Amino acid sequence: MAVTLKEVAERAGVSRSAVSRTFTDGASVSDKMRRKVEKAAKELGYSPNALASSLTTGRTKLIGLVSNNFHNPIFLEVFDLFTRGLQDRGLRPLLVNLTDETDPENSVRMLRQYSVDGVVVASSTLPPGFAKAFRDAGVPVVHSFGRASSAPQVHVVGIDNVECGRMAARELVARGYEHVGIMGGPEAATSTQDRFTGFMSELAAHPNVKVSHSFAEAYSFDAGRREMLRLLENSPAQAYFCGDDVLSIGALSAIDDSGLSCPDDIGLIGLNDMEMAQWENINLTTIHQPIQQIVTSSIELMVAMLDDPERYPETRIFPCSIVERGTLKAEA
Amino acid sequence: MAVTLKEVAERAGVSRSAVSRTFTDGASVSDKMRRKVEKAAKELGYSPNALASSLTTGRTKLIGLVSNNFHNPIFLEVFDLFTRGLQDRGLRPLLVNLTDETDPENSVRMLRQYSVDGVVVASSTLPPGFAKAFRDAGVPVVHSFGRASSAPQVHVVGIDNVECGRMAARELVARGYEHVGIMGGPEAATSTQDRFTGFMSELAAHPNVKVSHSFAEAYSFDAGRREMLRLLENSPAQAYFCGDDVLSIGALSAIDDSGLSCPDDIGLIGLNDMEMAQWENINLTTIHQPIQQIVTSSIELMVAMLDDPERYPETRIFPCSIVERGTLKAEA
DNA sequence: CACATTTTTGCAACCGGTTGCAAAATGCGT
DNA sequence: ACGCATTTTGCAACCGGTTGCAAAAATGTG
Repeated sequence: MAVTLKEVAERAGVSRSAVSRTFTDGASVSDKMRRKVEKAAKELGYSPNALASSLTTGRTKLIGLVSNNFHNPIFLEVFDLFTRGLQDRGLRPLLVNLTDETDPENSVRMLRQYSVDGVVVASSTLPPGFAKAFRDAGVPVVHSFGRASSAPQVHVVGIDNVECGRMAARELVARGYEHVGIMGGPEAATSTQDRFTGFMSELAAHPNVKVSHSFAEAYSFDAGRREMLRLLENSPAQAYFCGDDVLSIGALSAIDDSGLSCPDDIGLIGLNDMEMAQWENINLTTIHQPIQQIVTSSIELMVAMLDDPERYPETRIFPCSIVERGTLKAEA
Repeated sequence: MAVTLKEVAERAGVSRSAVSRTFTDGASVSDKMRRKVEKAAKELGYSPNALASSLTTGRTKLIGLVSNNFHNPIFLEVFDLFTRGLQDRGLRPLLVNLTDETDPENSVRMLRQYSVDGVVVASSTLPPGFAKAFRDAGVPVVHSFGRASSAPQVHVVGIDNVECGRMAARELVARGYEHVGIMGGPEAATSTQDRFTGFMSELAAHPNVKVSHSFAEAYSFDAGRREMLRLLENSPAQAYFCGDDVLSIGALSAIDDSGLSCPDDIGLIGLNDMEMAQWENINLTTIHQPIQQIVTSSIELMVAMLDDPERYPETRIFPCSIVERGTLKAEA
């Protein structure tokens, strides 16, 4: 069905190499030759088979885009940015859905079978070892939204979740809350653990502020709502740092339904600054995560690694900032 | 770097064909041979190069997953279902982001360069001609969430948007509203056009009910909010059928902010039944679109086409149903 | 115009697999 | 043990490209 190099060569009356060369830039071809070949190619509707050429060049321009976050709306934006960013650089995202996968082995094998040039792991919940499995298989890896580390085994691009925890704690203290809580995401997620650590460490410096903590079962509306309903049952804190915006919105709904009001009765601060957080009927105070920069930087790093696979692993952390909206009481 | 067939063959002391055969099922290999080969393969950590084999077999197991809906949360679920469904069948989604692309040509060429076995166009806004461009290039294609047609040029799986429009109209009439409106999505989208057609045609049978219509600029919260604010400025209808749930939620926020209440002052009915629609602080009455079935059926159809590329184009329409929540007044 | 230098071109081998075909090995019946 | 049918195996060509090398053509120099 498809037109091949050979057919174009025959039609143009030249060698196969000549055709190949007109389609690889940097190769030596005379103008006359190029015109002849391009004419024949156009007439036949030829375009080179990327996979066949990958066999000899060793590059497929395929990038594995691996994630397990298919339920957090913020990741739709992440996918949007990644796919467009990769496309713009002539790279093709091969999407791998890791939901329910705990073992990297299968995906590693599969992505190697397809000779991907690199892998982007886009997940805030997968352990660092997951990304490392790809590196050990000899594939350039960038872990986006991964856990920051001072001695990274693979490239990591993201935010400092510990610092975010601290920032949230500082903000609640500054607002004059005297009993605060963290309602974390799933306890197994690295992002949850780090935010928790930061939150608690900051509050250790404020012994006069009472702290409580609990964890929701998932980064989801329902989990946030359920957990907040449970918390409201006996002596809740005055304000909560929620694991992320989706959880916050669930919590908000629980608060509303309990006849309480936010921020009058209970304050909330989220994390991510997803689009919905600014919707007028939500209006969530939250910590902004610079998604666009993280994605852009991840792609840059990936491109750099394609040139130099031995590049030394690097951690790139982007600062977050608080976006004040309507779910915390005014400064004390 | 990667281990090749040849190395395994040498190590096992057999021919290259023998190795190839142990990794292609249905091939004739003795048990003794298979064991020898598998041992050598395991020792070397060999796994076959899917792209090299595609050269001779003509199948890559790559499926282009093409969409331009990267801003509607419902599509995160669509991507989740597609990627998992394809993976489960040993197929690999190559994601193509068509945002801002109006011409199918580039994507067609790119997907042919990668020899995809098939293409799924997942979009409710792309015109039928887009999917047809892939078919014309000789690639099996399924248009999911596409426009239903009695004489389809390509396989279409989705819902009957005209009927959804009628259904919404019937519901509003049954509830006793005497002035109703449709606040459609972007006018250029086929789904908008069809829903509009259905809505108006049903109301033509009810001359005593006053109808008005308008269109939002996008399927987004902001567009819905803006449009509703505009509508509220002078004599709005008593109830609106909104182009989709995201628009509805935007409209809801506009209504709240205007000091009006839903459903007491203005009724709303959406379309999609996205997860958020059931959140307690939204609680949107809407038309449920059976996404899971659409995706499953699309994948089935795709798999069937891989076996028989000449399969006659087919339209598969799944019924929608109204999910009653809290944004319409009780039945008259 | 002859000669040296540079550019362009084609040949042939190769990338990592698959597969038709014929030869070798095995199984079966007696 | 034999002949015959059936499996199993290896050879070699092929899939659709790329690329090192040397020959051919074009260009420059005196």
